[in-house]
Parts: sequence; structure tokens; C-alpha cells
Amino acid sequence: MSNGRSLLPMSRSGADLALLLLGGFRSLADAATAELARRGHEDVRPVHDFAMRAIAAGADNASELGRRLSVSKQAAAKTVAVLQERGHVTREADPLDGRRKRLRVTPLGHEVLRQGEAIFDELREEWEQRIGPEALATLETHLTTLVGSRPVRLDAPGLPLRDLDEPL
Amino acid sequence: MSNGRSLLPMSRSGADLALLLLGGFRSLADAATAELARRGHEDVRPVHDFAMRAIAAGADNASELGRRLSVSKQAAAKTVAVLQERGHVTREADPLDGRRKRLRVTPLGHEVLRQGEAIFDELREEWEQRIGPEALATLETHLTTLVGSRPVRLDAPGLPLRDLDEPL
DNA sequence: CCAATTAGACAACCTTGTTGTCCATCAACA
DNA sequence: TGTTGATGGACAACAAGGTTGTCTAATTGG
Repeated sequence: MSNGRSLLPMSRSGADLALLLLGGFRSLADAATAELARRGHEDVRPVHDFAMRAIAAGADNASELGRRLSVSKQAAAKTVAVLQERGHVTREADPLDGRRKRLRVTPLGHEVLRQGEAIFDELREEWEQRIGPEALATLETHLTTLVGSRPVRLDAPGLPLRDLDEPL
Repeated sequence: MSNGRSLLPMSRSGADLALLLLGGFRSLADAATAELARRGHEDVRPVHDFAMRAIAAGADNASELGRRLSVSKQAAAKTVAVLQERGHVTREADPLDGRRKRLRVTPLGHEVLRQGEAIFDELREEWEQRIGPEALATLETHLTTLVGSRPVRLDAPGLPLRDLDEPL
């Protein structure tokens, strides 16, 4: 009686659960990336969205961004470089601190953020229609309980968790 | 009554849902990788586990492995190379087909698989204890409905989905 | 028997991370 | 004021895990 439902033909292994979660994420992320591309914003990945969001939320220099994203400042700087190249953020010298380059999300960047958000919300609604709003809400509640609010890194699943540049 | 629970301070955005799913996966995967390392199997990532499982399940050459993992045969070959180097799989000439190198999971490889499975199952049990077995089962059922049984790729979330080597 | 397909090797490259080093600037304190 | 330490950023080198493209050898099918 280790499992009262052993008659149902469904996955009960921990590994399958993990794959299911990953599959869920990828479904959403891939669909969103594709849709964003269709709307004219090529090659915007979750990482970019996430980074812009952090910048908009106050991480206005590369080092700070790295800290928020739990990533080295060098990695953050690289991401910033591509965002800048695409015109999604600007970098200008900080008049108050000669070391800093102040980051700001451009109107174009904000537009991308807005559309990304809308697309994710549409996808979520689709899911609501498929399993019902209550079921989805419950799922979210439980996941929140399980995952907690630890910061989530967006990079490749399976990288070793290491100490980062200048740890807190 | 668009949402009967609007008083609860929880996420209702599609992006948060995605992050929650990713967070769930990473929680499990990171914990499993760490625990596996603690048990003496350093640096075994989900990709390796997944690949070994496919090999054990019959993908006994690199090209076939690539197909099963939805990855180019070259990428599969690289993975095989590290598995071989670690003594988790062997590669020997196929006597029936001079082109093929037949892959086989070694006893050590099987041991890693076994332990990995056990660890994931333990993690799942932990989750069961935190939200209850029924809740977790429901969550799995719903997720299965939503993501279906499409093959899930384990690589970095956010890579563009492209046509692969020698498409089906 | 020849043409097409397939397995694998090899090389070059991309992306997104990581270190490590180095310099300029700021902040703090004797 | 001046030295010392911390911080921001740039640059280079490298790793992991993907991708393509090209090439050879072996097998398979007409």
C-alpha cells in the first residue's frame, strides 16, 4: 500500500515529476518565444525578458543585475551587451559615480516586456480552459509552497550550483 | 467570481507560472545532482542520466540516441564520449554492422541510474509529505494533461527550436 | 553492381555561463 | 590629506552543451 492509486496508469516516479515540470516550463517558454518572434521580436529569450524586468525593477548597473539574477557580473554584462545591441536597454555614464554605467530599459524594451507578459498571460488562460481555473490555481498554490520564493535561475538545468562572484 | 481566492497574495501571471514550473524542476534536479555527488558520483547531470536511460532502453548507437533525445547525432556523440570517459557506458564495434559502435551501460552506469532514481523518488516523497499525496497526484495528472507526452529536451531553456539533423 | 542512405569522425562556431586579472573610481579612516 | 580597501567594469581564456558542414566507410536497395 505504498501508493493507494497504483491502478491508475500514470507516472509515479520522482524523475517523471521532474520531467513534467520541465516540460511545462518549456511548453510555455517555447510558445512565448515563438509568438514573440511572430510579433516581430526575434530571438527574445526568457533570459532577456527576465533581465529587462530586473533592470526595470531597479537593478540599474551590471553588477547589481548579476546579483539579482544570481549570476556573475560578467555574465550579466554579456546579457546587457546583447540587450543594448538590440536597443532594448541603454547604458549611460552615471554622473554621480564614475565607475557605474546606468542601465535603462528603452521604450522598445518596455514594449517587448509588455507583449511578453501578455503572451504568457494568454498561455496561462489557455491552460485555465483546459483544466479549469480552480485546478490551475491549486496547482500554482502547491507549487509555490513547494518551490518557495527562492530566486530561480534561468540558465541551463543541471549546471552545478557554485559560489558566485563576490558572494553576499 | 473570476477568482474565489483573490485575497491570497499569490501569483496569477503567466510568467510567474512559468517560473514556478522551472523552479520546481530546478529544485528537484539540483537537489538530486547534489545528493548524487555526495554519494560519490560527481558531476552527473540530468542529461547524463537521461542519455543512459535511453541507451539502456535500446538506443544502442549514437545516431539513434540523438533521435531519441531530439538532439543532433553529434551532440549525442559528445555526451556518449563523456559517459564513456567516466566508465558509465562502453562502446564496442558492432559485429553485424561495421559502421556502428554498439553502446552499453556498464554496471557502474546502472548503479548511477539506480541511485538517481532512488533520489528522485525520495524527493518526490518529501513533496508528498509537504502537500499531501492526493494534492501531488492531482498536480501530476494536470501537468500530464497540459504538457502531454511530447518528448522533453533537457538542454538550456530558451534555445530556438530548430530542425534537427536528418529530420524524421 | 551502382546509387543512395546511414554511422561516425572531425572541425568550426554559437551561446551562456564560469574564472582570473587589471584598472579606475569611490569611500573610509588615520 | 593620503593611503588602503571595496566596488564597477573591461578583457581574456575557457567549459559545457548545443549547432552546422564536410568527409569517409559501410550497408542497403533497386
